[in-house]
Amino acid sequence: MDMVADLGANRLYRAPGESSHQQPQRWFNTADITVAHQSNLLKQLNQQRRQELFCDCSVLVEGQLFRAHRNVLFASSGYFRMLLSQGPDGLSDSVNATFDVFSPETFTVILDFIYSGQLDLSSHNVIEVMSAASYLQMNNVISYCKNFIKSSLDISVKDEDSDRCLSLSETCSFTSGAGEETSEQQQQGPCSVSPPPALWTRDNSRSQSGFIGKDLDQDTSASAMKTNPSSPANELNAEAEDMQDPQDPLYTLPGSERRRGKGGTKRRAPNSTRSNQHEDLDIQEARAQKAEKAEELYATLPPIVGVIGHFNKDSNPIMRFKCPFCTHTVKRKADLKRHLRCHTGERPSPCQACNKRFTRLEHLRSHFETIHQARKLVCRKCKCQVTEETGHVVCEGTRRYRMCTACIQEVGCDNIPMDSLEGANEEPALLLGVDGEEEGDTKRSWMVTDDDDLAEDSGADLIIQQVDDSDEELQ
DNA sequence: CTGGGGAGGGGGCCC
DNA sequence: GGGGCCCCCTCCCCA
Repeated sequence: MDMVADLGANRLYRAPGESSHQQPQRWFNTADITVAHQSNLLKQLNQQRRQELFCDCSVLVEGQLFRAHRNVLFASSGYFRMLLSQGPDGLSDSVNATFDVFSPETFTVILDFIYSGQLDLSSHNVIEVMSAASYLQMNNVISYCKNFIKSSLDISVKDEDSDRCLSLSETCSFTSGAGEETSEQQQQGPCSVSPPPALWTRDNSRSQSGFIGKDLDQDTSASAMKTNPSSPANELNAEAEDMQDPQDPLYTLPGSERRRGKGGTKRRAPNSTRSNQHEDLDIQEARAQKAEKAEELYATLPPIVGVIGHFNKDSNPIMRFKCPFCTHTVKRKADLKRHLRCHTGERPSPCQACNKRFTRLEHLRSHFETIHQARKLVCRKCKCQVTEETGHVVCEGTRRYRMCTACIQEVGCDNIPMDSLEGANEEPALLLGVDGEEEGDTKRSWMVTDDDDLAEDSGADLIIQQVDDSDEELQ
């Protein structure tokens, strides 16, 4: 039987005028036929998997056994590719893998995708599927999950409450799906995490499940997130950065402020026109909706965020909480919640002096004390220690810092508006009225502060406070 | 181009 | 669980 010519319904056609007796034979290989062939091949492989025919690989996910073909896994997942190529010689041996970082249901979705090109995503499983795909280094799945999340968060798109099933047959067929990742991509991401070798065993010797330990935690997640620009987390950040409203400080993502440069952020004048007020309302509305969507995202976090970490002295497993967006694990749920902000872009702590938002209250406090309160008792110019007697607070827009008397005289007293040092602790909320001041201005705009106003508002507590955005929007 | 310093962000951990 | 502190890292600006 001619295996090439006869593949079920997908036949290759001879060129016109060529009989079967003519040699050599030429075959028409149209795109349609190619696609049909690939589709059929995938179908055949899937059928073989379901019938456990020629399966040479066992994957154990939380106790549930999955049988698959090594070559298919190799072609579909960077994780499997790395491990299968890492392993010692002995291709005849059966290969086992054990996972405890995602559920059997999630792996079912992944495996079905590998063998069918159908990614069964829903709002309930997308996070965990993406997390698993990140772990398994399946760029295409991560990409689809991101798009799914993005579309779910996109306020311009009408809500699609019903779960969606992405048909990806055209993009994740055997050729594009498996071969989608170039060798370069494999090296660069999306997940630079090296698979824990201890996880893999051969000859049915099952590995320990406690592989998400300190090493993985610290060595991979942090470094991968911070140094690999194409790591899943960074991709997500980049994605979210695209999603964010440039005028929406709530969703300003980590580092984006700095990437724009100090003078890159133009604040809108507080004396906005009526149209600006409409814009403000729109922005607030959009922000509220985004916050709502973020809440929904939080709500859809998979329940399985607790994973077994390393073992303590008594060989008892220590639970850790895994970030659904990256490989980072933390000891406490609260820390995970804090960590998640770097993925969601949520910045619940705004500075009322400069409108800058921060992920944490302590960062806001630090910023406020440094930038707006001149708490540092050092001269900005000569860095010497200053006291209330030897220095003054200098105001530059909403910024305040201290200068020693000598430096002030050197610069020129007339050019610098000064506060008394007592005024340094005053409430700078009134400085919100400063129009268009930019921190990065090369041309300094020295602002004369009104001591009377300073005296009216006192107490930094009015500034440093956690603001509930939902309440803010209602105002 | 390079090094220092400031500002901001994130993780670990204690209270 | 939240707040806060400490530490480290990265980015950016500037001399």
